[in-house]
Amino acid sequence: MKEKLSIYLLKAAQKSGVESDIMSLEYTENSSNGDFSSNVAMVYAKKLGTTPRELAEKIIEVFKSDMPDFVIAVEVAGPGFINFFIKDEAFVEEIFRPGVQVNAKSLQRVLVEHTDPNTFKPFHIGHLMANAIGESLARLIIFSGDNVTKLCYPSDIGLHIAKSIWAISKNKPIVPEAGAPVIERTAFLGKMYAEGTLAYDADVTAKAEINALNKIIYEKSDAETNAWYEKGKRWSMEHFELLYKRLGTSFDEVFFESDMAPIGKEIVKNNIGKIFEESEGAVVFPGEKYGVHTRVFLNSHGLPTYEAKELGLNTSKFKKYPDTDLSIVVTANEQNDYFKVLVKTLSLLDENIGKKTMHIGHGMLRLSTGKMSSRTGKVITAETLIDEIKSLVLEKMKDNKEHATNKDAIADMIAIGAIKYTILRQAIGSDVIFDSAKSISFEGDSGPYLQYSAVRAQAVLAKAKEEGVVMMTSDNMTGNSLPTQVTYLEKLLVRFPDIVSRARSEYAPQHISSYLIALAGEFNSFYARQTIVDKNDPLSLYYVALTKSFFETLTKGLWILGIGVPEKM
RNA sequence: GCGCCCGUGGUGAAAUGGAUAUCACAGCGGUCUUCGGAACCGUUAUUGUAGGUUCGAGUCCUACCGGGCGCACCA
Repeated sequence: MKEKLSIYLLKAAQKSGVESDIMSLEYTENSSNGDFSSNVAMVYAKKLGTTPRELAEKIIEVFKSDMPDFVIAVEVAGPGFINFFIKDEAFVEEIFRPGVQVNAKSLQRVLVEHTDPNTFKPFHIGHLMANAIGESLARLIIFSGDNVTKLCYPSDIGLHIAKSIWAISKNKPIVPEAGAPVIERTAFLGKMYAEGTLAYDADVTAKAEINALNKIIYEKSDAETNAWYEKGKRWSMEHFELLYKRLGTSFDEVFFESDMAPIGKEIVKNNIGKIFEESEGAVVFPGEKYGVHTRVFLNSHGLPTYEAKELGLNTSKFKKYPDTDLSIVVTANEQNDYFKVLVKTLSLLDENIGKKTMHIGHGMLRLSTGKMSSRTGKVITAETLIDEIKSLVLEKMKDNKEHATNKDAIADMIAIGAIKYTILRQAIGSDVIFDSAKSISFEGDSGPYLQYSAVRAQAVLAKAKEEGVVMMTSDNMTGNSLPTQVTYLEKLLVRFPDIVSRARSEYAPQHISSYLIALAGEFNSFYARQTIVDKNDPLSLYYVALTKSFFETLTKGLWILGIGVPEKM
């Protein structure tokens, strides 16, 4: 509808002297301004030596001579807006007889890397945030029809591992039993990491030992160290898999940092004197020459830093997927400047890779009590948070008459929905301040509100089926089963594809969130004032069909956010 | 010190340079349970400061004030 109107408007504007190929056409926020509005007259009036209102009148006159049949009125308003009023039937048509999607764009290969947890370290609520955002971005792109490959880049080598293994070697008696649950084992690893970090910072002997151990790990030169390295990595990966499953996310491929290290090191070594240079025993990229920071790529022990490993990773991605059109890397925004350096080096190495690599920095999840740090052991793990909220959900489910059979799974779904929604309702670049589990809301602007709306809609549809109120379809739509006037609910439903496309192009899932909240709010109002299933009401068929359309749209939107839809709750 | 990002009701947030700045929480007042009240209806309250650009600024530019992050061998 919007697309079609836009074409007609463009034609009219061009005939009126406007030289442009794109027309801004917006949904209005206030229905008294019509259903669509354009500012084209205000933008071009000066250039054409006329006033906005005069130009608007002229465009409207041309537009009216060849007007799509779904437009009922066009008028000039305010400083020179052109407002379009759409026939009510057109919204009904659009909802129940959607036109063929005219999506001519070619399928693109998009890589999305996110979450990137560290083996030997706890998967904390910061990772939870990264995962919610990364998964949602990936789904947004999938939903728009592109071919997405989801990548994960676990950090499985580096000083943090050396610190953990060093501490383990000092604490052998408290190593968990072979049969201990994986969560217990990774908790042990996390504790060892904190202990190793503490020693590294406080004790010069320990520091020297850990640095030496780090080199041994890279070189795989000690059997006992190797064994611990493999064991710890396996525990961590098993734990991550459990979490991904619980969160409803998945990855198509995993690139390990340890595998990228030699590749990155090779690249750097081969380009010393060209891109990189030696300095104080290390190999650096002299970023200042290019307006970015100078950073170390190979440290003075000859080991590749994170920077070099990223170089290995990002070239490997393109080697594995040569047809990549866009490679997105999602990390915390504290790495924004650092990624500018990385992309610069990538461009110098291979222009194609540099051009197609895009970094998206997401905000930090920070505690009201200060920065979360796995170095000091001051972390809230993903499980702690999910379980805490889950117990609040179960508490709330207690006084619910509708008994779900699989209460536990539903509580899990609601808890995770609540967390994900809290993260995805705001711009992904800004921080989420986290007080306690109580700050995750179940009411109003929340995930459970959306889930509850979906549950309600399903209850209505079930009742309709039970009472034999047949579903209205596009074939049996007749005049007397349609309302004389549509509500804002119908108008919102029609917007969904445009909302998705905007969210996609801006990499902004929060547009989906706010749209769904508005949509669910409209549905709940409708539900409150209108008996939907009523055998004696000829309009009931229409109301039921509208409910179904709402449910389907809501389900799609929640899928993009990575939030599950329970049948009951 | 330099660079990047951010300041929106009491609180947390939204808003492709557009019209009367939207939503939720909290507060206050109502619906009284029909198809599930995790709901619905009403109400109070907001763009850090000072300039500038523009027909039009929360949004763009400049300065200031306040906050976050980054800036050589962690990832």
